[in-house]
Amino acid sequence: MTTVAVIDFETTGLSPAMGDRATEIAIVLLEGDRVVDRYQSLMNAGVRISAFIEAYTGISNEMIATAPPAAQVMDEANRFVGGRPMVAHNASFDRRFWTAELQRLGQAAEQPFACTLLLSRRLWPEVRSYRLGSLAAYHGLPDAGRAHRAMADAETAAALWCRIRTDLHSRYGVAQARHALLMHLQACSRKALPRAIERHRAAVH
DNA sequence: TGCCAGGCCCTCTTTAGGGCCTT
Repeated sequence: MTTVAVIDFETTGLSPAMGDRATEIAIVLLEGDRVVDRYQSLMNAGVRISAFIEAYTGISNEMIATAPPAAQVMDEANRFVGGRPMVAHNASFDRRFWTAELQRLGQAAEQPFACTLLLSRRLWPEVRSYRLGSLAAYHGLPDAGRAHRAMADAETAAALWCRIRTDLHSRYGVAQARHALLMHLQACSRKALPRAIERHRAAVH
């Protein structure tokens, strides 16, 4: 059974290209629908956290001051994930920070990413908002704790990923659902528009 | 102190613009 690594970053802003850095990382390893391991850490990248971000995430400069260095945390996180496929909500965001933080260590980010936001848009077009919290409420997912902290959001994204797999399995069968998700992973890793589900629908109908 | 981006996707589209989503 394929194990995936569901990741969530808290950061100082939206763009590593503009100097933003990660402040917290959480990774949940999923084997099927079962959580088999977790990794979580604050990290000190030597940058200040704005008042807006502190209010948004609850992560303060005092918390970061005593956190381990970002390089150490990212090295541990990369070892923890290994070569497993990764999953995130709005994966383009987390993939940018994953790549940028690892590049600072001279490490390549070679894992493919799947995106629960893009898959949710495909699967449930009737949903009004595709924010992680809105999708969690829509599906009645368990409360994972304070939103916008890395582990809570990673746990929620993991539950959403399980819901996506279950929905795909019930609609298309296990084998074809697995094929659709594989195509989605390949498309995301190429930065291309993932239309796995439409392609799958077109192939079925 | 205040500001910043990138990708998907819809539509009043494709020679473009704007909303959504992530922090």
